[in-house]
Amino acid sequence: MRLEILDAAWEVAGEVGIGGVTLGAVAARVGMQAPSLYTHFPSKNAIYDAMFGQAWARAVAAMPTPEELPEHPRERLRAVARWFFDFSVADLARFQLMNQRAIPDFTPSEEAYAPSLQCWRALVEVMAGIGVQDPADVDLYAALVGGLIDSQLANDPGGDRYARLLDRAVHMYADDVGLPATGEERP
Amino acid sequence: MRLEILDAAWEVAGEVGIGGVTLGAVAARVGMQAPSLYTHFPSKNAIYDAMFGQAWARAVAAMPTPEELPEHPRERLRAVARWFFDFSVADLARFQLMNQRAIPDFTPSEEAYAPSLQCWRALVEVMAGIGVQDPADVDLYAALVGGLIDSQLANDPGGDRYARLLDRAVHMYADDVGLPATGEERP
DNA sequence: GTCTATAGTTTGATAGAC
DNA sequence: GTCTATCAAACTATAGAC
Repeated sequence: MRLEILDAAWEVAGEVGIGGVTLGAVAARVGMQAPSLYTHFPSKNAIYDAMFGQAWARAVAAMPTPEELPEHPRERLRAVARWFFDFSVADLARFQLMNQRAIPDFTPSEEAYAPSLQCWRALVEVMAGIGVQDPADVDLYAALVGGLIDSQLANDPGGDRYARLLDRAVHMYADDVGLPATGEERP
Repeated sequence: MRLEILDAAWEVAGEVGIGGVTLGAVAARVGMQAPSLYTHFPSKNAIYDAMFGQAWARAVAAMPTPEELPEHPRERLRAVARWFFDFSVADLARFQLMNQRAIPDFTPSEEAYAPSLQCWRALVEVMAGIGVQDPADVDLYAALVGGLIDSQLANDPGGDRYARLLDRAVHMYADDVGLPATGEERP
């Protein structure tokens, strides 16, 4: 039942924006009255909290495993970037909840924040596996991909103006951190 | 009087977030009652619209002129990036209004949008002046800088975790588009 | 668990006196 | 131009019947 409510909440968020979600709209979508939601969630922010945790948990679940990723460092990097780009661009409301401070007075609980950290650690691990150890390098990579996602959502929603730049951005980054070019062996 | 109201609105936005601005809070700050604001603005969204235009107009006004920028292409690029980074990071609420879809049901009017276009055209001109002509190159540059700004505001507000990466990011980009190196090599 | 009823608040906006 | 008074609506949340 909690899951049905959350599904409804995502649908509402997709239509009116993450900040436009109201208990009435969510309840109506599951065939309830608004107060009935309080049987399942103690507050509206608790719903946001569950959504936040769910979003990052889904990211973790959908993230390609090391075995699924290409062997070559650049291809590996590119696959991770492409996956996160597609995942993020697929749902603006979700992206805003996950990565922007869209809801005033909402701070994710430690429990909901856990999968977010898990996702970050998985990224750090992948990058360490191809020789990118410096935390600053990981930060730059994440900011680069995040910037493309942001631009895509804000300036060309539904298009591919920035999606087309992703592969090139990854190569630019790979050159900078000194990853071997495709076809070359690792140093 | 309109300007005083807008100043107050920026103050409120700085404290409660751009989405948390209420007419009551704005009015109180200028020593008015909420309905009195309707003498100066026809609606709340009209205030947002004026703020949007004001924010971009200030960006245009604060943007360094071509004469103020360094001669060398890389330094020129770096100066522009640093300027926009500092300008954006200085005010989260302003950045959210300018660059994110933070207010549902708000779309900037054509008039308010004009200085935004002006700012973009100025960037295009600067980049054309150093030989970066391809629109895709400009998009990548803007997304790169924007990603660092976003990350700074979202993940390390008040810090410099991503500000420290800016110069390096510019060099990475400059290498990619083939700008000549400065006399001094980066580490 | 879900409902009705309702409290209590906040909000954007309007009308009309001064 | 500013005020008071007020509207109409929306919202979160609680209480208590069934």
